[in-house]
Amino acid sequence: MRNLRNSVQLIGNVGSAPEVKAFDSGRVKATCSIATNSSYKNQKGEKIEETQWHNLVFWGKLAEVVSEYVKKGNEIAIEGKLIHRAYDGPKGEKRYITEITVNDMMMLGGKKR
Amino acid sequence: MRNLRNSVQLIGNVGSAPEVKAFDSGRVKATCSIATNSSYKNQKGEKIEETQWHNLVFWGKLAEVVSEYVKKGNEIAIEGKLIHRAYDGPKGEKRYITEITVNDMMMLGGKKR
Amino acid sequence: MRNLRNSVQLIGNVGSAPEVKAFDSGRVKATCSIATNSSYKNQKGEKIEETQWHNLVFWGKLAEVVSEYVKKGNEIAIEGKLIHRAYDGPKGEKRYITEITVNDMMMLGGKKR
Amino acid sequence: MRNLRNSVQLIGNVGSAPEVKAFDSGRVKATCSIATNSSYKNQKGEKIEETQWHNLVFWGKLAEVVSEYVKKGNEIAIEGKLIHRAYDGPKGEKRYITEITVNDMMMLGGKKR
DNA sequence: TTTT
DNA sequence: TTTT
Repeated sequence: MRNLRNSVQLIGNVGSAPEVKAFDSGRVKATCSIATNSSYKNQKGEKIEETQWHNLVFWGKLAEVVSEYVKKGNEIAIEGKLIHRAYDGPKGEKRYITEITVNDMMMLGGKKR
Repeated sequence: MRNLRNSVQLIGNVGSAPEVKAFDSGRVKATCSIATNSSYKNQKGEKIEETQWHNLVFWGKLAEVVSEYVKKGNEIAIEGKLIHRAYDGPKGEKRYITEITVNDMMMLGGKKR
Repeated sequence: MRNLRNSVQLIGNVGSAPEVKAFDSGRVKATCSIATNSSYKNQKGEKIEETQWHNLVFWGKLAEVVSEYVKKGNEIAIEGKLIHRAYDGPKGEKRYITEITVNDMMMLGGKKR
Repeated sequence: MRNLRNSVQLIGNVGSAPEVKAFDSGRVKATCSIATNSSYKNQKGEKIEETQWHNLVFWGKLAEVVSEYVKKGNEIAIEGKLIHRAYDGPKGEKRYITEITVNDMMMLGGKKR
């Protein structure tokens, strides 16, 4: 039932080469960020460009695909789950991060890319 | 084109009464948080309950509907846009928040609730 | 990759009790239709109610859940894949049907229903 | 509320040049079909390619964009509403068609296409 | 801070 | 054939 309760879809460009980490358990994790661009007109009629950066996390088979094929600048589409979590910073303070655990990924634009 | 590039759908329960703010411009903003619940079995076979809390922001007509009808505990479905933004904390430090600007909202379960 | 290429989400009311069929292979199939209602104002300013009926198909575990819990009139949310297929009518003519093969289903409105 | 009750997302390739029709009222309609491809392994382990063809309908500004930029073979992403309707065939018989009324469209793959 |  |  996960998909219906918490689902995110993004189409955007990858900000840098994915980081890949293999755990002792054999599990593989890949992370990258993706920019989604939109534009709108403000009250003065000026066109405003707005970019949002999102943190993506891929696991298992999908992480392997990402580590092999996804390059900086590629346009991709993803579907995932929105996660907010806390972790301890270097000085012991609480830090918060929002990530999308990706369930599905497509590379867009055909083989040229 | 916004919808296809950045879209979130959530179904969950409202954590507390919405906060409503009317601006001098006449624009109305409502905010609330919603919990999405899921459960999974861990490697030991134990059932783990996991709750994610999300910040929702409603504007205009939708904010008015929310302020009038949405109560603590209600189950709602929303579609919106995932936004990450920075603001200055009380000590001048940068703080970060993730919000969903809601485009569409439905109250679930009929009038009984 | 299926989910990103072809995905439908519906929220609506079940039109009649699901039909369940168990195959010799042990596989279970359940079908039902659901109505999605919307309203809009026409050019004369009259409120027009519009109902769309959709054919849903559930397989396996999900079909069992549907056959046990889903009743006529229930409000459900589904995510699935849009399928168009042809079959032979009683006079040998080609007939066409559109169905949604459901991947995920939620019953809305709590146990009260 | 339309979007949450009835929403379809497709990513696929356009099957032929869009057909465009301008009505006396000034309203513009464009239609095309789009193929979504998926593959799966059957019980014998053979890879099966499956293509679904969907009918898309665009109105107004979006129809104009489609008529100008969308060509046969282009990869596009759309979000829309699933509609089933009846019309009279040439012999007065009832015919049924399923269409997606598109709310949002993106051309994928950059300007190269 | 919700709900089942 | 549903629901509000």
